[in-house]
Amino acid sequence: MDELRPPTLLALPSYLAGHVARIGRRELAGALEKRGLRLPHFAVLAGLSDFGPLAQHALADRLGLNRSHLVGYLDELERRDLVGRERDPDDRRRQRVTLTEAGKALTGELKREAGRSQDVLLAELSAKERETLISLLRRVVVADDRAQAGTE
Amino acid sequence: MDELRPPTLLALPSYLAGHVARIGRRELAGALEKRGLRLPHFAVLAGLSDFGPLAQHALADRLGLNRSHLVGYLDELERRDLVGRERDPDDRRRQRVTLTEAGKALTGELKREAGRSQDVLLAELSAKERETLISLLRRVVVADDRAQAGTE
DNA sequence: ACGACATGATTACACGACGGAACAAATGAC
DNA sequence: GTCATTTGTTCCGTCGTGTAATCATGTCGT
Repeated sequence: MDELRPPTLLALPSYLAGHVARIGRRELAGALEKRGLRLPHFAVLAGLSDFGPLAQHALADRLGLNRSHLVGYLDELERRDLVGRERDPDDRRRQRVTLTEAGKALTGELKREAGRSQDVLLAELSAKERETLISLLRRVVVADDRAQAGTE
Repeated sequence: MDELRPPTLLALPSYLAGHVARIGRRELAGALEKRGLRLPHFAVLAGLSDFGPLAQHALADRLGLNRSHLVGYLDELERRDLVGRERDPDDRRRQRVTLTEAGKALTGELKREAGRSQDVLLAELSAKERETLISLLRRVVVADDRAQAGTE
């Protein structure tokens, strides 16, 4: 079988990782699209589900999202009653973002969809290899998070 | 140290891979920007370097690029005398794209820059772990290439 | 040889993800 | 009380990608 892609690029982890990400997102993005949502919406829901209510700036930082873009994502989620925004009485600049019951339910569904999509993505790998891959990727991300935190 | 990112997302390979890709591209994109180029330009140069002269549609397919976008990338590269376009006399619809001498020289430079950027990206991992990561990522990409080739 | 269809390159338009500037309201430091 | 900082927001630009329409060329059926 022919080597389709250029060996130079197949040797670059960033190129490979980019393609793996796109492959994995195809399915999940499809599931989200059926519900009229996109990937960052899912990230927001997942963040609120994991961390509980947060101010917008804290949520944006934890997700690596730009604060200005989070505004639009929350507008949409709030419009659908998936999240609620309440002014923090202790600091009235802050908006406390909370998952509604409907938001919790949808997040649960989407988490399951996400799990399924990753099974498809990693079908080629054994269970042990999947763990290895995830662990290596996570170490690279975490190391960079630390480095960025240090230089900022 | 606090867990910054949501565990739900840190368990998703596609999320992790996406971030790793962005981290790795930061450096390379910086090196390219100094030369007024962007990532797809590098992919084009790398493809031509690995495969030799190709028609545009073949090049686009091998790089996973949209044919219509390749046009613009080649316009820019041609303007700088990094690549040449010649009509194929056997099929005058086709444009044969070739690396010029200047293009070969720049591609060599950029490949070295790319190597360096990946060292930074994977600084956290041992040599053996890097190999493992690359090999696992590549298997996922190749498996998907085959699957896509089958369904098209 | 002719017409229908396919292929290759190009142009144009649209969208999703991202980065950053500028701003008003609210808060904090002094 | 004044000034700087924080928070959320609006706006604009860039990059990467998908898709439709167009035109020239080539291929195939008859």
